[in-house]
Amino acid sequence: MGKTRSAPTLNDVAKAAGVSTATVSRCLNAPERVIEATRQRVMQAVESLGYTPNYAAQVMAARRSFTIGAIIPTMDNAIFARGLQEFQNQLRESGYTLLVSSSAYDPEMEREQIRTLVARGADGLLLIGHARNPEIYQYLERHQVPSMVAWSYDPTATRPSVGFSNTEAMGELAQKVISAGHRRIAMISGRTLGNDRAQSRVDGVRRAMGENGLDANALTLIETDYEIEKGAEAFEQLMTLTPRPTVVMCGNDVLAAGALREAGRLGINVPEQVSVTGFDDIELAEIVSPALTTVHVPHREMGRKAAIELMAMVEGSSEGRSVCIKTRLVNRCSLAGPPRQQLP
Amino acid sequence: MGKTRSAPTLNDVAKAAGVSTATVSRCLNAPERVIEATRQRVMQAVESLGYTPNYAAQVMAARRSFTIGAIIPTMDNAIFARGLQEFQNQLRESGYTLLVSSSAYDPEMEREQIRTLVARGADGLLLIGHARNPEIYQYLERHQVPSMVAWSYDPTATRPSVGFSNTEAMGELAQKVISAGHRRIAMISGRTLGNDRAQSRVDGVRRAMGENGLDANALTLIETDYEIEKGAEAFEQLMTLTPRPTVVMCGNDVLAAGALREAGRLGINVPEQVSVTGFDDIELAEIVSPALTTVHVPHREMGRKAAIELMAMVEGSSEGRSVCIKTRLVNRCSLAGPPRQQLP
DNA sequence: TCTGCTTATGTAAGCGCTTGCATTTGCGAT
DNA sequence: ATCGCAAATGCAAGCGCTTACATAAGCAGA
Repeated sequence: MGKTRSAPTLNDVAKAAGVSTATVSRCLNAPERVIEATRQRVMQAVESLGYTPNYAAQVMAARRSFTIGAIIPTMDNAIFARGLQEFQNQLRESGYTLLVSSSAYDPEMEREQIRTLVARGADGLLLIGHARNPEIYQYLERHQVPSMVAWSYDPTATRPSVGFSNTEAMGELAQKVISAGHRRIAMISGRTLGNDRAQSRVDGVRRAMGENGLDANALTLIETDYEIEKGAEAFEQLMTLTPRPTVVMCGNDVLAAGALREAGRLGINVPEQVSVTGFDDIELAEIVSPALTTVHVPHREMGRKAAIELMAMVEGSSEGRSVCIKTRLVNRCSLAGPPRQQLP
Repeated sequence: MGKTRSAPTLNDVAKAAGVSTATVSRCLNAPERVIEATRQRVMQAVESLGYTPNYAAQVMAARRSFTIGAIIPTMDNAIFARGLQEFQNQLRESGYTLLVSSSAYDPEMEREQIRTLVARGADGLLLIGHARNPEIYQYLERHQVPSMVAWSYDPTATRPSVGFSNTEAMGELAQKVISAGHRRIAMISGRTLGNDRAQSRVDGVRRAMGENGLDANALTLIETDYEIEKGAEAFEQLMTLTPRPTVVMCGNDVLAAGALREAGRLGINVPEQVSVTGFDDIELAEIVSPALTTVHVPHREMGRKAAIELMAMVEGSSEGRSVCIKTRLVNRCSLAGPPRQQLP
């Protein structure tokens, strides 16, 4: 009865339907290019044979996979979740699949993930932040894989990006802090090495201090990992300082949540005794108490725009334009003026 | 200067190293089959060209992907997390990659996910439970993709499985409940339609009742989704019954956690006024209060054994043997005897 | 009925890799 | 030197699909 039983191929379907493989392929990928009668015959053959196209073969022949890769620094907290979710929604609407992996904030790991994703045929890549070994960009160019940077906007970068100016956004918040009367400013930042967003946020605070006649070098700065626990530790450390800072600006909401938790444990009232600020405005910011004064980042908008632009690049209809997203301050309760020098 | 700049292929590397593509391929996949000097030359070429093998081409030519797929009913709670984690660890150790997707307990969706995974070249599949349209198994056979069932053990099934007897495990717990003196037994089960594990657990309770001279049909049963919220709702409903059940056996710990939460809200003391039991022994079971008396399932062991056996099947060194895992009762605080009829 | 289009379908050349088999090479034993 | 054998390498045939390009089929207008 013929060949050994095995997975049906395009060829089998073609034979069963009495057409060429080209026609079957067209039936599946561009049905409007095939006449009704033929299409029905083919579809029936597909059905009765239980045919499923071989993905690897498709990718190989078409030289595209309709897959987009994203490498984010962490999946542990919600920082990237919302934006990525929207990114994915947008992609799916256009028939793309998203593959996500996390680099744990490690450049070497990121490099490896990028290679894997490219090897797996990703049509385009979403990367977080600009800071990256140029060799990587060469590699991507070589493989003709367009990439888009998000969570950071830098018009001077050669790479397109969708994001916001971390420096300006944090600078604005710092301006507000200073205007409220704070002079002894401390900051808990994420690690700035290889993280341009963290670095820019620190720069933003320093710049605002400078612009207000304060000594930017007087900023007390602790760098640590973006974890609640670490935020708590750093805050505790800051509270031992004399004189004690009157405000602790945090590199993001997660760090701020840790600081707040520790303040509670230490019996330090926020914002009466010390103010705390965050960055990102993730869900957490509203849940903690006191609710965080922070910088709102329109994550969904960013995800959506990144997806649209990246798809355009993949499809060759754009060279890659950068787009700048507006952040805005959100005033909640964790920021007030500095405490009076002495209590009555 | 020759060809257009583009991603280097095996061929490019071969030319650069002055060898054939076969040799380069061997260098990469079976280095011991190539002499030292050649290997060095090739590796250098690989390095300097920044070569990354094309995954789709590899899969296609080798007719295998070193990828294993797993379709689990849900990722929302921790039920499958631990087992799957260990499954993945074991796979990775042997060079396999795991692709996971979730079917939301929907058979149709599961079917689709299976096809996708197979199309993507999965060498083998991990499935949860036996209940499944036979057409799916035919499809897998046709595509020569071995599959392994986990979270359920059924020696009579034609498919290999790694798991435990849900009926026996739950039966044992029910026996204990009955021995403690309970007669009015209620159960909150997951939906049994298309879920053999849920069904078996119900069967287990019924069987134990029968064996103890109780009327198995007298079991008060509510079927609902495996969500904390649903467990709470069901529990509330059960508490309105007269006479009220003296024990509520839950299909899993998640449901039980919901029941416990609702008991707290209703001011019903567990286990003084009503007993509650769980199933699975996930982290949650220890955290809730009172801590759950439940059935401990050695998830990690199951994940590990499933991985080992499935890999053996993929590599053709096994026909697929079933393995039975032993569960055990864990006594914590949520189960006691029925309350005295009247209080003093 | 014939021409000249447009549209549907077929032909066949790859895509980048792996691998069975053929060939060459290296080397110890004769 | 010569032979024989094992080890190293090369050759080339696909893997299952997509897609230019070629060809056949319709069909409207003359």
